[in-house]
Amino acid sequence: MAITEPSSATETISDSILAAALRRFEQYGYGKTTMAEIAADCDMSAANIYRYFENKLEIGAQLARRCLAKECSDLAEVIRLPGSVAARLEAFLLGNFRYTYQRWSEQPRINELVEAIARERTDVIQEHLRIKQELVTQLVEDGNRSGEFSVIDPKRAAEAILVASTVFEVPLFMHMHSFEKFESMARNVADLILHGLNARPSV
Amino acid sequence: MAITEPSSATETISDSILAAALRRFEQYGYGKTTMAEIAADCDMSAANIYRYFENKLEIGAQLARRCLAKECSDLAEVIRLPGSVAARLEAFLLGNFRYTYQRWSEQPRINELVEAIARERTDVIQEHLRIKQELVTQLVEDGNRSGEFSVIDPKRAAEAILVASTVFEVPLFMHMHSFEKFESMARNVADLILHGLNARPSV
DNA sequence: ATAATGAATATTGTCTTGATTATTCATAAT
DNA sequence: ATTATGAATAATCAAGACAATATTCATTAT
Repeated sequence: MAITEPSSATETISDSILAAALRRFEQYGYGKTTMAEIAADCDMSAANIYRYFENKLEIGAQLARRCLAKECSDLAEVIRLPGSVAARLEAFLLGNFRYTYQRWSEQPRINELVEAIARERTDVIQEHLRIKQELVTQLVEDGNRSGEFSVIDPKRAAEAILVASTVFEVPLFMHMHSFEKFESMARNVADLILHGLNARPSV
Repeated sequence: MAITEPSSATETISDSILAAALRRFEQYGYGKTTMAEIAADCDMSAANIYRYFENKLEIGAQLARRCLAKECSDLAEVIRLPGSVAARLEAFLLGNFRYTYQRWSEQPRINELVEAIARERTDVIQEHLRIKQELVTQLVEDGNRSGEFSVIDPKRAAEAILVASTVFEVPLFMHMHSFEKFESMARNVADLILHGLNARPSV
């Protein structure tokens, strides 16, 4: 019994498979949903899915990619908001953390999916980090242009910033502190990154 | 058949149990060694061990504590070496990483032990982090005194520094990069922490 | 040709059961 | 009293059997 609406002319079959898979993954989790169920939701046989996707993991990977891409585009908006570059970098770090925390606490199924993919499809995560790093690089270059920063090697700095943000990006750590504690830590790390240890009170 | 030397007058029974356990854990791993084996190495019954330790996990916890304490005391030496405070902070961060990497790559059994304890005895790790944070706090205060730094809240800064060092402290991440790559990342993070984004060439 | 399927095969997960091991305790040795 | 033990119990682990599921493929439908 199909759950999907009759596919509109523009919706490709791959898309309807992805949509069905996402609904299942969200509700029952990646591990618990079967190819047969996804297929049934699309009124097709399980075998037919393999004409559109290499395997189940690939379906998961594509959905995880979408999810992570959404995060990146949201963060890209955040860093375009008005304000000093410093403020935007802090907003980026906070936003980055909030995404991790909320996915962990409010979307456990999606989080499970992303973690499963992270384990078996390193490339997806690496690509995601690469894009984040590009965002930070741009931000640092902005800061150089505006005179707020004077960073010699923005790419290297961006990499270091992301490395220093690891706790805020890995769901595994989310159980260690409360949301508020993490937020405060993220603010402190942002401050450290911005001013280094030569900081004066930023008022 | 006892493996231990006849215990010297000063060696307490608890110590000989810990020593025997350590030998076993190093060679066969925490999971694979049995209380009976440890007991046999000490010429006693398994039951008797429980007169000295609450359970197997507690033995593991005490050994892990020793191991982590050694790390901290080594790091404490590192930050007492001659040189600028900045250089000593970088040395701390590099040493901190090297400890993690080497335990992971060269002492897999010990690493297994520490990870098992980390999972079930959070307190041991938290205490370890607390001590590390004290070390960093002292270093930052040194920097304030010498005029190299001007940090308003050294404790907060030290916490942020450790948070930013998470990748270098968690064995889980060690497979992601080569030793050299990690070292270079640690140097960059140290640089970021020291100078912030307002850095001028440090030469 | 292209799309799709049912049946066959391979992989993975679950459950059961016996065995190993951790832990306790009543008792003995010092 | 203190130290230690063997035997009893409880918890955990590992091997195997079985079932569920992923994946392939020969064949059919369009």
